[in-house]
Amino acid sequence: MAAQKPSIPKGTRDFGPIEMVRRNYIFNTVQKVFKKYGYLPLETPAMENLSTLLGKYGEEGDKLLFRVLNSGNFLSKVPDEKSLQNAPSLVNLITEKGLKYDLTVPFARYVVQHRNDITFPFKRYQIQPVWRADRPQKGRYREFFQCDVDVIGSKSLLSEVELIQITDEVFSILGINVKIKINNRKVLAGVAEMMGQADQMMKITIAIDKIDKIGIEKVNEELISSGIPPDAVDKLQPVLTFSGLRNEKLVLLRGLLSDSEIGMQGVCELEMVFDYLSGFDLKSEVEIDLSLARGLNYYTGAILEVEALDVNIGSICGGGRYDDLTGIFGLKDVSGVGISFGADRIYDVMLQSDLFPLDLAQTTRLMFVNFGKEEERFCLDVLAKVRNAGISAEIYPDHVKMKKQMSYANNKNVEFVAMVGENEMAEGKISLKNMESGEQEKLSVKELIAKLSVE
RNA sequence: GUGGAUGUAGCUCAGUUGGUUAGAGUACUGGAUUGUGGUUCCAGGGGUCGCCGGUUCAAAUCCGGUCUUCCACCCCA
Repeated sequence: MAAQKPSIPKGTRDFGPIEMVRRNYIFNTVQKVFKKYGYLPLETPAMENLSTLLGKYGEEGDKLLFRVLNSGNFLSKVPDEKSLQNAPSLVNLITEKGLKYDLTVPFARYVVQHRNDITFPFKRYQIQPVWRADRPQKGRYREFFQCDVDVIGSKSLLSEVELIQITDEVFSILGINVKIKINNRKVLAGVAEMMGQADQMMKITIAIDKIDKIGIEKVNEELISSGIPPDAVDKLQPVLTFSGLRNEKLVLLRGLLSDSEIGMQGVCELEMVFDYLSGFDLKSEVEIDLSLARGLNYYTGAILEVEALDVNIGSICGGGRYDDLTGIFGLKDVSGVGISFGADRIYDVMLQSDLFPLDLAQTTRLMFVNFGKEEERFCLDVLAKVRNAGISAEIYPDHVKMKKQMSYANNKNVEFVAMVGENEMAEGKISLKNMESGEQEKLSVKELIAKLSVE
């Protein structure tokens, strides 16, 4: 039988030791910050029922769900031959589970399902993989990790402010230069209302979003050709040329949206968030960006997105407020807000900008060369003492050529190599070699531990 | 889902208008060096040329299909 070529599914990746060490550095960093702000961990299953997932991410999102084929005789629910010809409806008959698409919707499901055990406001973080049947490309994978922080059960804008602080703190620890972009769905709704096109909010937002790419004129053309009346498009122009300092923007918006109740509400929210933020010393720039739309259609208030300034990879973090996500599952009037850090893109950014600390690569600090059975016994005893002193150490498991043992230590970035042969055993000492400088000295066990403990 | 590129040794890549037994660097193994790695020198193993089919006396090379990876759009982390 011919050996099959080993492979993994499209858009998925293996993470080797170096990658894992680096990924864990990211996970540990965000986790530490999340904890510091009072968030608690949560995990939900890889699979959810499709009824939980469908309809929450818009039409596009539904298409990108990975569906899990029913077990057993999955065709038993298919009524007749004819149904087999219609793929879209067939798929609903033979699948009832799907891989989770994000962490927020399963979180909302969890909150509703366990509402009696939860004290609100509920602050949780969640670091897990999610799956999307997207076509992979740069910074886009079919399996990727999100690090979510959400607070649910409070309408306070303090939560938005806290999330911005968290974001700022995480990226400043990681050393990534970012711009935090903020917008508000209510402002966008107000803009649509001001144009007299309240029901076309999404269409208008998407068009505004393209302004950097295709320019103001094309945006206008696109709007008119999609059925927005020209006079309404005229009213949009001040929004399209929107620029200036934060306060100027807010004044401008105030004037523009004065007739829209919901719009004014959005502006007030933005102002309050900035008012709170003015008391903090943030490292990152926080900017109002009206072109920020965000596709997930459950957002209702503030929306946030973080862009890396030094690497072009799309957003590395995003989120917002959702007023009624739990309502779909039967728990009304519970507002939540959260953000999601895209671990994989953060990894890519840090790799490109060379931001990972160098000492991450190090594992074993001390390796004992194996000289044979008797020496092994002697070393094992020392090894235990060294390990108990909190120093990560190992012994080469086989008595093979020294050259091989030394290259093993070299490739593994081991800091020191201990050599114990007949002479050393007789003296009760250990020859310690510094792999970087090449220096060598004879030490007692006590001196050895002392030397390695200082550094 | 739409459009464009790509695939040769574990990895990075050469390979002429189709023409002997498909190469290099690196990694690996052994030796120079039986108690010293990262430098050097020598030798060695390792390839269904992504897969299937077609054209041809002859295909890594030309044609068709298919898959993979990458890039852009869409969308997003």
